Amino acid sequence: MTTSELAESRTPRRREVIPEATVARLPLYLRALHALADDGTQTVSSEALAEASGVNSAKLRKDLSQLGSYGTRGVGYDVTHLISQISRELGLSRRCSVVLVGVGNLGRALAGYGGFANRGLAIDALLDADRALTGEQIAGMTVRHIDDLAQVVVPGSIGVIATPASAAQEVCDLLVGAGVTSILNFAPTVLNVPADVDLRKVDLSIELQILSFHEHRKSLA
Amino acid sequence: MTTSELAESRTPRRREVIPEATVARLPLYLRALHALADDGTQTVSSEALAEASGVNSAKLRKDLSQLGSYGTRGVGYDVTHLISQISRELGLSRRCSVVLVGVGNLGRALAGYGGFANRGLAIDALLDADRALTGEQIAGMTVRHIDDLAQVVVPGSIGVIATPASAAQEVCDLLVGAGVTSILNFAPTVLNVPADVDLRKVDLSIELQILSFHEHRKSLA
DNA sequence: CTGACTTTGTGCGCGCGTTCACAAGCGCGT
DNA sequence: ACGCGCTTGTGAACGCGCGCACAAAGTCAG
Repeated sequence: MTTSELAESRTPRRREVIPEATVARLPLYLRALHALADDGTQTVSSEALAEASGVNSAKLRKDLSQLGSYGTRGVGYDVTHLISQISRELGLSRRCSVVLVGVGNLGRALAGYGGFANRGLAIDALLDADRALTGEQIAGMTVRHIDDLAQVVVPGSIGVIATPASAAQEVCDLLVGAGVTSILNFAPTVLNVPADVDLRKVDLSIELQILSFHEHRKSLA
Repeated sequence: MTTSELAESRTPRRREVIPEATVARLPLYLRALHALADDGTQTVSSEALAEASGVNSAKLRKDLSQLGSYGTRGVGYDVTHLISQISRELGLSRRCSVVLVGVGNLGRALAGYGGFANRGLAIDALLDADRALTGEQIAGMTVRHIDDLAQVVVPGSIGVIATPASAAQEVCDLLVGAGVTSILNFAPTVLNVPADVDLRKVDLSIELQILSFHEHRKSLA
């Protein structure tokens, strides 16, 4: 028996690879669980948690089984234990550094986004190319100039781009150059990154256009 | 031959139902096409447009074939024609009303989001529950009190919720009560709406948590 | 201790979406 | 007029994800 098989048997049924669709829902469950914990709830059934998260209960159970955290049949899931399981899986237990570039309206909104994620993920540094903003205090942090990028990036940092579209690629290249391998892009542009960099995007206008499509469809029905 | 069959034959091969995945990509194509049009480009191949949109070229062709807009083989797609085709399909030709509720940092960012969508979708009204904000000018619009909701909503309006989570459900109910059937929610909460209301959500923190997961995975590889 | 009830974990079938690979079609040069 | 090369449009196969429905497993009352 090899060491990897030993490790496997120590954490039974823990999947080595978690489906992307499941990962995308874990934060939803986490938020609902935090709300339950604040209310003093001890245990929760898959049905109730699914309701609070807005998903199907079978899907929820399958998701949770993926990460090996067991509930107890006939009872449900232990809220506190489940929170720590999901947090650990998402890498939220060990606080990771988040660097935000671009302190416009959107950047300020992100900086002040109440603890950003539920307890565990918070922005550590604010950067902007405009020297007029350098030194300004926002949400308890001091804005630094983009030239200081290398000083605030540590291995494992996540970069967030909230600049105008015209500056996004340049900022992206700077982040990659500084060693950032996970980037969240809010600028409405397609960014080019090396294959080993994880790039996700949030586009504020695309969702609105999708709604426009459905509204349009309704009107001509 | 019925009238519907006549209409069918007039617009050949136009699909009556467009896959959701395709709809979600149309805004991407539209943005890339606008950029091309601004550069004076007349025609574009599926390969080039796919590159600019960050998708697979086969997928792009299948998407465009869904809405029946033909390119010409050996040449490519006419940029201007394709823009009008996609715009029409998304319902962007007939300007539709967008009502934004919640004028915090995020609301301001959305209000000022440079024409919001590429030419066609813009916010028409700003509302907030805080009377201290009533009358304030933001991005050329005057903030009105939430009580005026019924006066700014017209049939086909899209509602955007950018309030704190605690107020989101209440605002949502108000929108639904005023006749809004398409809602975009930026508040980190699960909202309950009637079945005939289209609800989409954008969660600024979930994407970050997903990145955190991948970063975490890299570190223990 | 036993039996009934509750809730988890999952096998299975289905449908959607993605991608490859190629046939059909169009323009252009000769 | 004609063939050559380029690009579109799509048939088919594959894989993923969803949700039903049920068996396994644990709790609690008596």
